[in-house]
Amino acid sequence: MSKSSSSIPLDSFDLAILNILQRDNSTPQRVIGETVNLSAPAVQRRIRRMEEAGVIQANVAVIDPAQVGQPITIFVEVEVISETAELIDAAKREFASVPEVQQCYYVTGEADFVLVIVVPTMGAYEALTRRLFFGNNNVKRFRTFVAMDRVKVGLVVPLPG
Amino acid sequence: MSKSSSSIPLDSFDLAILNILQRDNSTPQRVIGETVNLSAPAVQRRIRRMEEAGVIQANVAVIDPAQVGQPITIFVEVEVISETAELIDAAKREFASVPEVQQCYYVTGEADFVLVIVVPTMGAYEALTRRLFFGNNNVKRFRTFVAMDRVKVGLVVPLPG
DNA sequence: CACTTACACGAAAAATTCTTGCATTTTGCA
DNA sequence: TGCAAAATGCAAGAATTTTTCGTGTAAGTG
Repeated sequence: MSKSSSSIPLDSFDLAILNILQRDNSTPQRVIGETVNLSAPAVQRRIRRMEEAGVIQANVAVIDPAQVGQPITIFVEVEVISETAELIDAAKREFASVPEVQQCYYVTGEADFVLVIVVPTMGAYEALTRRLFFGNNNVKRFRTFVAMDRVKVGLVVPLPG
Repeated sequence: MSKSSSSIPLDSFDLAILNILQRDNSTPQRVIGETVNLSAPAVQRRIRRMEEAGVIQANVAVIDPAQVGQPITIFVEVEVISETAELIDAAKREFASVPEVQQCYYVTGEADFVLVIVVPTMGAYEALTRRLFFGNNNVKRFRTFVAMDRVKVGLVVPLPG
């Protein structure tokens, strides 16, 4: 499917195409072509090239969590005790492997990890904290922020144009 | 295109379809059908129904920020001074309107907002803080976490099955 | 300057996928 | 049990995606 390979040069056509696709990738290539002034095959070739280069990492449907029984989104800042490479890597793997952990970032600052967690109930979150934080003796402490409003959600990257 | 309307009942077919689409929405309906044991038209009708109901909120391409010149991801916790409805709404609108603000959540806890910001340089972030936080006299303080590793990124919602 | 190579393009054809119409089956409920 | 509503599969039709092919342009070379 997708490749990770080397970075490729992108011109303004590519950026215009990306800007459309990152908002709606069901847009027909013909329509994209009309918008950016290229033929559909040209658009298609550029898309495939960007997919192979990993510029386009995935094509996904965005689901409303509330409508599938997962109405609670929570942010967690995690601070660890020891920051050895091994322990950090272990933590990364563990966090990444948990389905409820929708996003995980290793960060600088007053915390070491920031997690975005999606759960059906606060009870589920409490159980998760027991397993993930209290059950990990490299976790010094964690701070919880419960989302009351998902004001803006997405993965749109700001692009010139 | 998409509707927001009322929530609809989802059976295990729907969930199985969603589980495929939220990982790869370029999967042909025929393949989805073979996987979940339905005909392609049946799959198609279910998808359209879920799109109209807003269960599927969008279909998007995920772009690697680093390859389009936006290599820096930053988390910001924002604490406001006054939490009146008007000021909160104003803040929501302002944050949401900024392209560099990829995600914005209004939260409970030690902060009021959590932002995910994508920028090309630290200079750009600094300029943004000046505009968004120092330039807003309802912002009491903000805390910055710079991502060193995007361990897990996505919008995948944990689904039964 | 002539020549060649590499590369991207558009047009058209081919292949695949998506969409719709329709008869049938299943589901929910009285 | 029987009926009405809803969902299904099949097959045809429409649209999109993908490939093929010939052309044009730009870079590099003798």
